[in-house]
Amino acid sequence: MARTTGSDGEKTEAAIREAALELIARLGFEAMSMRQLAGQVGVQPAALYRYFPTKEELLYALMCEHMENLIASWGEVRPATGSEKERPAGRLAAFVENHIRFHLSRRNATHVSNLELRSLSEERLRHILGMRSQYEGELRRILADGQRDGVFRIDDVALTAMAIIQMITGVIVWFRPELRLSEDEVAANYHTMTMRLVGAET
Amino acid sequence: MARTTGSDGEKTEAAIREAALELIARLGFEAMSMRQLAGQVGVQPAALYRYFPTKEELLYALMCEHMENLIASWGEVRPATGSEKERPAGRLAAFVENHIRFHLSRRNATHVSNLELRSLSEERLRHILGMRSQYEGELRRILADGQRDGVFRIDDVALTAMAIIQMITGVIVWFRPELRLSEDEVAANYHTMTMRLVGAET
DNA sequence: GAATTAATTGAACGTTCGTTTTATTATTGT
DNA sequence: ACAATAATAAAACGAACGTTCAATTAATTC
Repeated sequence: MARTTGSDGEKTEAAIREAALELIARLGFEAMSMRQLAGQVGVQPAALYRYFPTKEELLYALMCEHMENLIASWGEVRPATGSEKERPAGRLAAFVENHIRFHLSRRNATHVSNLELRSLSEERLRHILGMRSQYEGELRRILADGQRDGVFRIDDVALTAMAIIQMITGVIVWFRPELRLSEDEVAANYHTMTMRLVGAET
Repeated sequence: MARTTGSDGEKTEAAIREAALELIARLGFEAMSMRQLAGQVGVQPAALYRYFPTKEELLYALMCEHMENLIASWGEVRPATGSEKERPAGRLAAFVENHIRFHLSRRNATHVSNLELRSLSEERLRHILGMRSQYEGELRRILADGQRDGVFRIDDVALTAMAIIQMITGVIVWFRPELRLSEDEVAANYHTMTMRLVGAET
């Protein structure tokens, strides 16, 4: 056999990406074999190499897409200049809410992007970390502005930013959709904790 | 050649454990080969199997030791009943400080225990998660007591416990000894943030 | 409808993996 | 000194790995 009826490059690539996210999130990148991945997609191993030249490039592509989506997501909800919500407290609230919703809706991709950085070559790692730093810079800016305006009580902006990022990203470690708390409740709860953490008046 | 001069089982096992922690933390468990590990220890691959029957049992042993150490460490610093520090705020302070110092002094083991759970069999995973849950239960208890006494303002004890754990464990992700902040400063900073997070009066 | 291109199969390549087996030497106990 | 045991080396096992290559068929273009 060779080309199969109804086969379509775009659909196949999307199927590979989705299956890879699921398998890497569950088994880990090194533990997932290209044969397993092909099996999940319903294709022969060799077919994968039409879309991604190496296993590592596949991982890199997944991470790039995730980070680009994350940055774009924040770009869309970031409060407009001049709006009431432009002040630090409003921006921080928007940042936390977007972060939690984004990550809860992409658990697999988040696990991959957070846990498999070790499998990237030095150059690709730098690129991903650069995007991550850009995203975290948005939070640092918010914290610094709030500190300057006297609405936040923060000892160390960089340290606080890392603490908040760790805290709000950690939601995907324990949150299960079938649990007692809804996504809305979780987001509200993290928002409250974040505001207290930075000493904002409620 | 066979047995080498000065060879000693206890020393060899300790060397294997230490080298394994370093390699797994850097490369990941699946990416580390037994040959690499043997090379790092300065021994032939077959010698490893005198101490650990399989690669997975080695990982399991490392994780068990780490979790047991963590629980024992808290057991030693936990404020005695009847002391001034027995009240929730004092206990929480002790918990956070111990947690941060413990993890900063065992970065490799912490990375292994947090990132490689996927490589454990179901039964062993259950055991490790049981110990982790026991440890986290100590924090939940502190939070619940503080909530009951009205000294903490907490919406959801379980969620808050997870948020705090994620936040204070996350320190090992970014902290580097050569950075501008000392271990003491970092611990103090996290303590302040935690107290604000739970709405404790300062 | 023929030529071209896109998508995939099936088989294979060389390498590396975790692990086992057997032999050999150092150390310990008597 | 000699037996018993502990610690290791050396070599090998089959299996699985990422990847490549040639062949084959479906879809598209002209």
